Amino acid sequence: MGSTIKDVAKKAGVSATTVSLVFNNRESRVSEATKAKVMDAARELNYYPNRFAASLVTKHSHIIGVVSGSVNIFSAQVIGGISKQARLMGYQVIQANASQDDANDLEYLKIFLNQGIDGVVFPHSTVSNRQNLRDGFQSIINSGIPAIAMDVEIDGVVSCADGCDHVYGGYLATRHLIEYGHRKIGVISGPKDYLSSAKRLDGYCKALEEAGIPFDPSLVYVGNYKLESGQEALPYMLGKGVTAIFAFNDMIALGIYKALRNYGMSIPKDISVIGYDDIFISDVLEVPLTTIHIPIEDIGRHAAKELIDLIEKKAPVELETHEPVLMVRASTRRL
Amino acid sequence: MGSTIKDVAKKAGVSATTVSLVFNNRESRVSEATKAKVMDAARELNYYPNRFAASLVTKHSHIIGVVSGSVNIFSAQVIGGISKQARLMGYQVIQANASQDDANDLEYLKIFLNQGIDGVVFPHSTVSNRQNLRDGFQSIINSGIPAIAMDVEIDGVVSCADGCDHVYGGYLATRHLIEYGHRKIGVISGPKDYLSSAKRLDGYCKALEEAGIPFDPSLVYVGNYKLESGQEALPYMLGKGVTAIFAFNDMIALGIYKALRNYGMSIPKDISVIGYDDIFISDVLEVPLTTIHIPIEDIGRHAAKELIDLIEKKAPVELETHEPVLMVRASTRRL
DNA sequence: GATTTATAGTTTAACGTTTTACCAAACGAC
DNA sequence: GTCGTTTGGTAAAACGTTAAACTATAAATC
Repeated sequence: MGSTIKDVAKKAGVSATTVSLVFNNRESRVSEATKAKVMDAARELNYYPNRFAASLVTKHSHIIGVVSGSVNIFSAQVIGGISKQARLMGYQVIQANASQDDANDLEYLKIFLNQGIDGVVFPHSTVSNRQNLRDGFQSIINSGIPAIAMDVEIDGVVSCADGCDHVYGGYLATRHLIEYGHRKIGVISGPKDYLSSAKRLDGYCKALEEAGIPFDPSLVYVGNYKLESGQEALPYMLGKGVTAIFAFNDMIALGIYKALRNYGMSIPKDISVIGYDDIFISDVLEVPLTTIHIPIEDIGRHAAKELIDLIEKKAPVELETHEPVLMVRASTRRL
Repeated sequence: MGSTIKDVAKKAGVSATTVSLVFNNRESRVSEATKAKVMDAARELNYYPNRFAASLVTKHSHIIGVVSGSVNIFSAQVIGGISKQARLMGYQVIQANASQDDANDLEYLKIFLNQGIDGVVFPHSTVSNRQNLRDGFQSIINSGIPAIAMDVEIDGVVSCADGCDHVYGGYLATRHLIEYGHRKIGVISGPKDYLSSAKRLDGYCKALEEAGIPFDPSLVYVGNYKLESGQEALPYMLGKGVTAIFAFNDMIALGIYKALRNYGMSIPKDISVIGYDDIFISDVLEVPLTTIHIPIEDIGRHAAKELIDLIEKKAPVELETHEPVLMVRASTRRL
């Protein structure tokens, strides 16, 4: 049904190449006059370039892949940001939901790639969780296709998109608790190899040091950024006698909320809780969650930009990193 | 880097056509022996068919588009289901995030389509919300590309994927409240033109009738399935003196939770609330939300299947519809 | 005014598939 | 032993772009 480049060429009285030139903004090669003629003809014929034909020769699809592990509120927002930025730069996003269940992900990934994806981004949590995905990631890098992993550094090969100052975020949260008089502050972190976790922990230590409180490693419980982490860690924390808990993300904090009900304890009377991320849920709770707000969508945009720059071999412009901000709500109290 | 069909053909000692035949499962045309030879050669050369070349001639991309309006927990899950089913059937999903802000969506959609998408699904809430998206939807249908709208019926042209018996769901919720002794039951619905809303309301009426309670239209507040609906509707409901509220989705219920705090009232002591959908949040709340559980992901799968059947002109097999189930938690109480 | 150099185009050959039509051999049927 | 028919396979022409190399003017340089 669609008209072809030749139709436009004929109508405009020029060659197909010229039309192509116009549509690819190689305007230096074509005069304003002919450009106008071409555009008019194209509009009249309702012409849009056929991506398949173009891709066939350029070997660029202008499609990037996002390999998502499990979908949650946070990652959904990140992916939203990726999409937006990609679209802005003329790319589409294909999302490969790595299935939770089976082991044929690797094969799937291969096919996925051989469909002509220009690059891949592995959002938070995709890579670290599962060995076969990690393998898949390695094989992608080996195959030479541009790839970005978020929040995890792999072999130093891949730049790690982030764009948010999590050291500062961790510092903010901890300082807040200290200001409220807490000195025994538990931490429930994400996996150790997550940069976000490592950074937040740095910030935590920094705030402690500033206040002259010695760092006690036994107060750090390594979780996995999921609700269950909070539930599991709570008994341990209570055993340690902490008066406040810094959950490294809001999901963990929710887990604490949930688990705490079983102990007949309440927030913030019996224990203060601060989260991280500020997923929308935070202020819907009966006891609105004090947390660190970060621009989740921007983190996705950041990653997309970095990847596309990589694809197009542009010098990756140093992007500004965003400042986290403390949202004091009701889940923390003065001692 | 990639090897071509000709490489494989040469290695296997057959023609390119034969290789193509093998890879497209037109096995009737090729003997088992040659098929094996071809597969071996392909494996050795690590051959994958070039999708662009194929699409160029077949005019099928095996990509479907999902035009998402705003992303929320519910729609994220639906889209997850769409992706899974699509993948199962050999399709990839491209997600077009219609921007919340500007009016150039239509133009974007056009480009999006002219990239060779095989079909489009408009998930819940995409179409109804915004006029220009609705226009875009119309223009897509006019252009003859297979399209499915979820939850909204447009001109009867598009089949409306759903796969869930919402009349029954509405009935279940209402009956539960009636059994608990409530007779003055408020409803906060979604937009009027959503089938899901209409059906749930049918179920509501049915349960009322069964119990001999007259239907009072003034007890129905038309919302928009968002948190704000719940907040806005609460004063109205309180004014009406209802003892229970049936929120047509969990987000609305959350809005009630939030708003109720300002009145110093508590759930379920002062008012019973039942939701719908059972998004994961329901049991994280301090007062776990009684709600109607539905298989959200399956709804997405359902839609994808319907669309792909449409694309491939298969007779759309009548899919089983799923039964909603009542989850009694803590937000409703006996009067 | 001859020579270089921009400027604005064009011609032609890929790119890697699928599809249409055609063919040869083998096989029965009569 | 000639005539359909099935079986397994091939050659060649699309599909709609872009890229490389080339050309014909016009302008600039000396």
